[in-house]
Amino acid sequence: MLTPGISKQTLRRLPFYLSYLKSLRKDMPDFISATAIADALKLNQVQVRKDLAFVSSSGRPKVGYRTQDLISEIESFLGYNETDNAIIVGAGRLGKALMNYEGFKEYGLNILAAFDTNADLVNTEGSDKPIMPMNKLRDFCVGLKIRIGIITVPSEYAQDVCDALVGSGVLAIWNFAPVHLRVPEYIIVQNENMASSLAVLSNHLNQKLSDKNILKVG
Amino acid sequence: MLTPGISKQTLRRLPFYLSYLKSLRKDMPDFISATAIADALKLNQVQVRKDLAFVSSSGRPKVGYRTQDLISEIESFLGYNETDNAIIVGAGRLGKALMNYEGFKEYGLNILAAFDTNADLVNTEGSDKPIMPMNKLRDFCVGLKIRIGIITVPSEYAQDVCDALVGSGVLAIWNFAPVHLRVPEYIIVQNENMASSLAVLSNHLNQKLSDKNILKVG
DNA sequence: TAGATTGTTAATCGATTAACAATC
DNA sequence: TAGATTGTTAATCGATTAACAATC
Repeated sequence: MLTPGISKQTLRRLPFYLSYLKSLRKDMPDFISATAIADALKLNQVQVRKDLAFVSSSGRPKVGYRTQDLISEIESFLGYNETDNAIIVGAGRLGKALMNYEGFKEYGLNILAAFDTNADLVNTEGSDKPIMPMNKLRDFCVGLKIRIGIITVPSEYAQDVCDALVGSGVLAIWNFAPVHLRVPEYIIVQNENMASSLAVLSNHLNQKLSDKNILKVG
Repeated sequence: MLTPGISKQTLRRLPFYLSYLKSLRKDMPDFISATAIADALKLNQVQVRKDLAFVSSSGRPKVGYRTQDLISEIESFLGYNETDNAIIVGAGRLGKALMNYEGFKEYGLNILAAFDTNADLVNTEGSDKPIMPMNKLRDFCVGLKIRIGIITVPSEYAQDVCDALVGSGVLAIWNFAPVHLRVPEYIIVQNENMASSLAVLSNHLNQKLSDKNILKVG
């Protein structure tokens, strides 16, 4: 399913490297080593080197990578140059926030419109992207060959929306509802699970706080 | 750092089980087995059984878990009963969306206020949570013993905001900016990295599409 | 040349899965 | 009892890290 040999983990780290490199801006050195990136991002050197080997073969011993080239190579590997059109289903707060988020353009994602059962919703966020009723979803997706659908509806509607997207020719679904979606095997689902992140965060925090209390008591 | 033996992966799956169990609503059976959960969520049986063993010891052979008990046990393990207060820095669209998202209450997260350099921002989203200027951050956090800070500012300001939060006594940071934050070792950082998710999604998609083209050409 | 850095091969670690015994 | 399900012990798998040879 993936480029042979490229792990999901590597794929998740690449945007991090890119973001770091870009953040250097005017301090950007002509050349940068995997070692330097690893130090800055507190990662293992070998890991960074292996990750970079997937996107570039221009690394030179003693020298490293030409910074600008590496940026271009990561961007092109991640497909940030070719734009993918997408639509959002669910024009609530999260949906609107994502729809109007300018940053996605940088990642090659272009959100064309939102859909909602409540057709009266208007995009008030100072953007001209339309919010359309659900019954226009299919024609819109088919007509514009939309491949990516983003789900930001409440959990209880997520499966129905998912089915509708699949029926409209969407191949990849970015799911913000905290539920497991049942899809045909050829459909790609990426879950953006805030509840999970929050679970990790607060467990770590409570662990830390209770450790402290044990120390105080003991 | 974690409860001895509990993996980050397990922690991330627990909210999924919970969400599935709750989604059963009136169809909810009195008893449910790890097997049934695994089937529904397309996970491995042993994995689910091991995960559940962390939060419950009320599973009975041939019978499974009393569904309501299991729900309570997961909720209490994840700390959904005790509320953690939090603040958001960055009252842009994403910040406002998160601030006004009602769903976090269920997860034991209570966002009290947002902070922004632009003190003129008003919370227009039909909620009475205040948006306050950055110079009030420290007193607010110290006074209310805030432990969790959420960062939704543009990348270039994220490190400064992070430093300010750490200086205000915050112990855990939920970071929505796609950058690596440098923090003292005692601070917990959870990155919510949409760029990474998107990278995985579009790589899978492009892989799939190019596989198809190769088939067509060949 | 010497040394920093690359890329690769081997070892380690952790998480998942398989096999199985215990039990209601 | 028989069989479904639990929980545990062992095997497998994949990702990370360590060791090292190649090179500019």
